[in-house]
Amino acid sequence: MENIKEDRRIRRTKKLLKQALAQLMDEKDFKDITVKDITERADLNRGTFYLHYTDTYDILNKIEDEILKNIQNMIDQNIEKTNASDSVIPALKPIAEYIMENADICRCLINNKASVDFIEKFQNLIYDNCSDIIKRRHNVKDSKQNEFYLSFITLGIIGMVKKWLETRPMVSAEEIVVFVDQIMTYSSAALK
Amino acid sequence: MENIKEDRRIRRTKKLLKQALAQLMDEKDFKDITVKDITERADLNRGTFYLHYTDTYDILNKIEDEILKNIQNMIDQNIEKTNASDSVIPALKPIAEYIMENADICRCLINNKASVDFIEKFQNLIYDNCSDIIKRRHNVKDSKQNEFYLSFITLGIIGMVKKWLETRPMVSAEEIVVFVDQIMTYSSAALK
DNA sequence: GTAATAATCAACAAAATGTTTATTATCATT
DNA sequence: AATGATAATAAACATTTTGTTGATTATTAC
Repeated sequence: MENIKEDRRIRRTKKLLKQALAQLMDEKDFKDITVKDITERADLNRGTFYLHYTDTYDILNKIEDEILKNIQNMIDQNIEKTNASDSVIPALKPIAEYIMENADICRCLINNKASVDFIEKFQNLIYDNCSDIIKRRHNVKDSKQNEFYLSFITLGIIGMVKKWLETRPMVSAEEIVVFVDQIMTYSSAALK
Repeated sequence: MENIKEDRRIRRTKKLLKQALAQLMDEKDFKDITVKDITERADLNRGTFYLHYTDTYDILNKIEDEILKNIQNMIDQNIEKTNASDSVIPALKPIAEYIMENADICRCLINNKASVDFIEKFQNLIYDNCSDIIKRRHNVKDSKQNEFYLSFITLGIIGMVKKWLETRPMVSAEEIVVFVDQIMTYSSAALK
């Protein structure tokens, strides 16, 4: 899958560039961030950026994908637990915990005015991991209704996560997951 | 509020620029669209663009705001009807109809990878117009739960609208609104 | 018909983009 | 420690985009 191990210099450079971008995104709109901004902040040559990324949107996407890959791994590690249970809580809890641990960068990405990509990818991740459970729980007749329901639920959850990331001090992962489960359970009654 | 009436030349220019942008957004990512692209497509001088907008993000925002202003007007015109009823259907139906009529541009804005602004603004609009009704229907105790619930619902609705805009042929406005109402009604039980 | 002003054209400086070449620094490996 | 591979640098470059300017033409409202 991935190259046995990247050269230490490459790891260092990519890390510095990503850190620099994350910093800058806290300071201004993504659209106003240039390659020069990033490399200056990272204290690297501008040309070095182009050795690893094509443009600012490319590095942003890589950051997003990394976060989502980590979340997917969390889920995969708990897949047995999830299948054993009939609740979505075991599936959602590790995600919530990971988001809690990486709240700063997640808040940054979810609020980022540059791209709906992250939200869309996140929604797809939730869909891919929850739709089976939901479908199993409610043997839905009308597939059209089911599709709308899943779109509603999956983006709705992101709405909650977004609100959650704004709470100070942050509501616990446990608490938010229980509430997500509640709201999913009740709203699914609309399918009957 | 607005200047009695804009010069006909200005109206024409703005319209051409907006049309050109809408066309281009169907063809490529917003981030790759330049001022030159827009003015060339509109067959106008590049300098003319800067007489009306500061940059590509500015004109995009203006288009978004116009759509949302129209939706808000639809709602305001039916405010009495909405207050009389205790359902959200009268509030949502004119919105759904307007979206249906302007499906192309709405699909463009809601899927636009350049900006989460539209979705955020749209969510706020739904919130502003529905939160009172929801709060009235369910006298919620825990305000924290209530906030999460509203974030869930308002973005969830947008998820459905997004899915709805992808249906071919498009599901009727009537149908989608009834389903939104259903799902809102049932999911609100999670607040009890 | 006239005064006001929008749009055009051409030119411009400044900034950002993306690429290239030669050079230096660091790496993994033995 | 020495070595071959390669990442990062520095400097330069053409190209594109950005905003702005001033003079001119065309259209508008009245």
